[in-house]
Amino acid sequence: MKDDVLPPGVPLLTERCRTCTAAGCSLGRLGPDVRVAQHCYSRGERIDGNGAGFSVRIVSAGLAAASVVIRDGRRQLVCLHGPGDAICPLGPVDADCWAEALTATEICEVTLDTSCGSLLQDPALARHFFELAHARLERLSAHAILLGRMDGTERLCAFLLDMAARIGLRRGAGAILTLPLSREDIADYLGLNAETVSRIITRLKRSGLVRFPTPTECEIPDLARLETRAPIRMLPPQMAAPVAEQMETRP
Amino acid sequence: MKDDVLPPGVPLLTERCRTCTAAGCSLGRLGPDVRVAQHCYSRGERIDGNGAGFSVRIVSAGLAAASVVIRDGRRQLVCLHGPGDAICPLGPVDADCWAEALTATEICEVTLDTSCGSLLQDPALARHFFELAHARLERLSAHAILLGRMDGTERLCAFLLDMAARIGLRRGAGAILTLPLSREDIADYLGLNAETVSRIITRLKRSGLVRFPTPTECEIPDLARLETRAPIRMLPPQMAAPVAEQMETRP
DNA sequence: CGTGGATTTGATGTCAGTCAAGATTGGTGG
DNA sequence: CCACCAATCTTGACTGACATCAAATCCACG
Repeated sequence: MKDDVLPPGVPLLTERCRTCTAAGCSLGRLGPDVRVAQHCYSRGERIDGNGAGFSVRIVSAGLAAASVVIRDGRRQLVCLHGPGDAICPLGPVDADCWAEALTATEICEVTLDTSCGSLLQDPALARHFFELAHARLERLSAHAILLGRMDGTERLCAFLLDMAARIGLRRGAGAILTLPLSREDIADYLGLNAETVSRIITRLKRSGLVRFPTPTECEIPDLARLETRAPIRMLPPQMAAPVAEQMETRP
Repeated sequence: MKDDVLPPGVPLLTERCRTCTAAGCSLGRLGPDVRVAQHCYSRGERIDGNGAGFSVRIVSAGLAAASVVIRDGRRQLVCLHGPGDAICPLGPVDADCWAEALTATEICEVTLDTSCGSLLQDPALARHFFELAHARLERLSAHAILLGRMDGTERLCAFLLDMAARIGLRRGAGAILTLPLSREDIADYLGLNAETVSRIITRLKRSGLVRFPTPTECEIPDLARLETRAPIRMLPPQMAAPVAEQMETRP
């Protein structure tokens, strides 16, 4: 189940984390200088490294976000981290800046004892770190377009499609999903405010593009139709394909 | 002169490129499987790799930007690339997406013959790629805050401070710089439009925070005062220090 | 069944976008 | 050297989208 949402092409560390997790061990040993520990965080909690050595944290369950809060309290969720995603340290923008659990979240922490030492010695791991950083760069770039050039409705449509692709269950031509973010969190991710998010969702409901049995349960009757409202493609090719190809073939 | 603007902590490839450039050779050899070529692009031109192998391009002079244009023509400059910055391929957001020269720009292209092959074999290079990607992540994160949570004036102030830090010349408590971007480019970088940028600049001029002898020549009389108008810190510590510490000590 | 937080809805204001018209600027050729 | 032209930049009037403030409703939970 959880396997479905792992992004393709990022198997190394995530695979190791999941294997370790599945085996139920809380502390594994992957090789010289590399240790894996597992942590759990509840909603709103801040996800920090233990401080010793260079560490990378991978989400194994739940949803986290890179969160920035500037002086006057304005908050921006820079990047969402679902299962399989890496949480990199964000570095020194002069603002409060951390990874934050949006729901109950399980984290695998991979620690390299000597700072970056193993990165130098294990080329495969080094390449993997590069790919993790690069995957996030691509996500962030798409998000910059969203924040800089889309209007509210487009942002919401793009967001819902993205979430559907990540955690949605396919249902005919559409999908259903449970939004793991509050309206406030969605707003802070999309650069809007909570009331505006609510209003836009109401409009999308009225136009029949989505249904919300409860505020967190979202049904998208027709993914392709919703995609026409987003100016960039959010769905992976196999989800965006026409409905006919999605249906199981019958004799 | 150009040395001043090289960001700290990214010496390896950039150093190699600059050495190569300074020596006036257009094609150097850095090691097995690694070649360096030098290219020039004029304003508006698209910067592409040669397609063969895995390549990374480093700006050695001028200014480039990662540019995205979506279906209906809206354009977003995702990230600026000054001297020393790496131009990573941005990857598949479904939109036209490329690196673009904003001024005459000189590029060092580092090509690894076998796709990522050398990355696997040269740990130092691999780590350097990771650091390049990570440095850009940090920049992009700060830019997400700008696009998502700042108003127009704050964006302009943050932008001008950032440019001052990158390409400005220190002048007492302030700085002078030549903006290498048109109003349109600035707007597309900041998620605004050209008229709004112009209006905001006019307001900043009237409030005495900046002076524009010509539309591209910018004088910031007091960096610290301008920084109070930006909600996040844009200047490196040494530039942000109080004026007294900046002045040459006299006996 | 009450309580508190989240969500929705409404009224109103403001900032930035759009469209349109001038003003500068820089480059070209007479 | 100056006139002209095209591109860029500035300014103005108007509009629209989103934020803000406030109140009502919904929902989960004890």
